[in-house]
Amino acid sequence: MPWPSRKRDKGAVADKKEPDAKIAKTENETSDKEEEEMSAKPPAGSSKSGWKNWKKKESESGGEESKITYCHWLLKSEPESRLEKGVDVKFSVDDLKAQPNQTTCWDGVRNYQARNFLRSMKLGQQAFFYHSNCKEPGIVALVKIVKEAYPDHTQFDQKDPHYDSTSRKENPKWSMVDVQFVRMTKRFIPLSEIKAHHLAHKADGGPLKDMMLFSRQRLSIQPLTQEEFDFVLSLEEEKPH
DNA sequence: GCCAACGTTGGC
DNA sequence: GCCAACGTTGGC
Repeated sequence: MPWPSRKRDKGAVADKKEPDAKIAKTENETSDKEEEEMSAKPPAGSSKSGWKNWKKKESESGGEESKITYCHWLLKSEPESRLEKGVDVKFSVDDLKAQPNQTTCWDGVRNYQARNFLRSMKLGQQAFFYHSNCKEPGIVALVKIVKEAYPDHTQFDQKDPHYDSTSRKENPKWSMVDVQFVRMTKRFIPLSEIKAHHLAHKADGGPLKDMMLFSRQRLSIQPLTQEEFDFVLSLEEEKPH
């Protein structure tokens, strides 16, 4: 599994907590500045300016480069049991479907870049549910964001494998969103197949040429452009390879 | 601020 | 289970 250590317990209370979420938002706004720096590590092998441009692209809207607007996501989760500090972090799509409302909070993200993506997610946006660290890695389902970023309570829980002793209640470092199951993809879309398209597209300029699954392989929360999302989704109509 | 050591992710 | 590809930490 990724960082998201799905909790089998609570099924996330979508909505209801409006005040909390608001407070979190304003707090995050200010805390963002300081933490942004440490999170802003250039990808290995890329220049500083390249990274700056990338960051710029993300915040701007309008202009040449801003076709890079992300409105879809890929969320990794581990469908097979694995112990992290004595706690099983397994969370498969079946586990998601078994939650009340088929909804869960996406807690346990402890990576700044992933966190920043979490915080930019908007209500109603769709995401791929991806099985990682397992026999058959790949996309199994569609989910949607049903609650925007709010503080991840597991950072304050000493018994949680993702407890963070450096985080303050007044200024939480880590956020989570709530996601709800939408549907299974019409078929399993294996990583191997997505990768094959990615390689082909690098040569011919197709839609998956820059897909983050391959350029930032370890990121558990990844954005997709509309084009990337549409192309990957179109694969479910094809025959398996 | 550089960079080596270390830790983690995750495909294979 | 191996190990490549990173992200983080800490010495200097």
